[in-house]
Amino acid sequence: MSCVSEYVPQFRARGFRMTPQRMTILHVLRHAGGHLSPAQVYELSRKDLPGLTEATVYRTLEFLTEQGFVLAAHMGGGKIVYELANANHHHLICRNCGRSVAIEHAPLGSLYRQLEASTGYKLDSTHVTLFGLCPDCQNSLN
Amino acid sequence: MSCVSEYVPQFRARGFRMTPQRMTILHVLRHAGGHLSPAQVYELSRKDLPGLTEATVYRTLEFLTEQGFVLAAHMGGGKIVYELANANHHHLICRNCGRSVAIEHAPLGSLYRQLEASTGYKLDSTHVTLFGLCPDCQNSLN
DNA sequence: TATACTATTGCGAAAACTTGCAATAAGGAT
DNA sequence: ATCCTTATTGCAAGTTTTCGCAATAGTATA
Repeated sequence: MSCVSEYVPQFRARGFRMTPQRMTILHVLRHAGGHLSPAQVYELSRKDLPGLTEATVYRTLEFLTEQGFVLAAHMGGGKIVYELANANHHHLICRNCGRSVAIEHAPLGSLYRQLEASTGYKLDSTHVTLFGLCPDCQNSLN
Repeated sequence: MSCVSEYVPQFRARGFRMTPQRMTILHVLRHAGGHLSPAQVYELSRKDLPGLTEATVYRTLEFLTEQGFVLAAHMGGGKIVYELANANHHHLICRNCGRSVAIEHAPLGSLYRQLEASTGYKLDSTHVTLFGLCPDCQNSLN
């Protein structure tokens, strides 16, 4: 669990607190090594922290997402999954089988700069999810 | 309402049916000229079709999205809004005030080609939502 | 170390969304 | 025009997600 103590100063610096609930959820996300649904986060976190509430899981995931520590990826059908924001990377998800590959941020860089220039918006380098068909599914769907 | 009859042959060609519910919802989306939440779609559609059910609204929006007639844009916090997929365009949404600007697909073209080449995925040219801060909010947030 | 401030949690209720199933009705075939 | 097939709907129950509020517990300060 101490492996998530790196977040403590980051929280404090922004006026937020580190709590057992947040530690546990961060810990679960770190060791899952991939996307987790809110229900999965709840299940896994409960093992470490039995008193944990679903409401807190939802609130914590939203909090961590807002603060940029966690990425929310929107799968089809309104389903949302979460994962640790270790790096500046994005995802390409197969809309048929759900398999995903990571995309580096670099290729998006020039697009971002171009859009910032033309719109005046300052873009977050947050997570972007693109959808498509993976090579296997392109074949199997003839 | 006849302004959505263009969809009839497209539905039939894929083995789906045109129903009053789908017509009404498409009609509402067309004349809204922007994002609508499921609740808003329900409210507005109900005026034309009093018997309409919320369940049907959700199912229809998901159906239309899957079929590519409607775009689902994911706002912050798991909120999803829908709009007619008139064109191949994307959105840049201000994470502070929610204001959005449209982005042409063109600037994404080279990125798409590059990713298709490197990943083997065939990308959908579906809707992408990027987040950032609009010029006004950049100032107001000092 | 004790105190005060307030961010965060748990609880319970509400709202939003989904699902199974029987009844309905779109649209191709006769 | 009528019949048949089955996609689609409404209903009602189930599940998931949100919200208000009082109680709890981090953490800065003395």
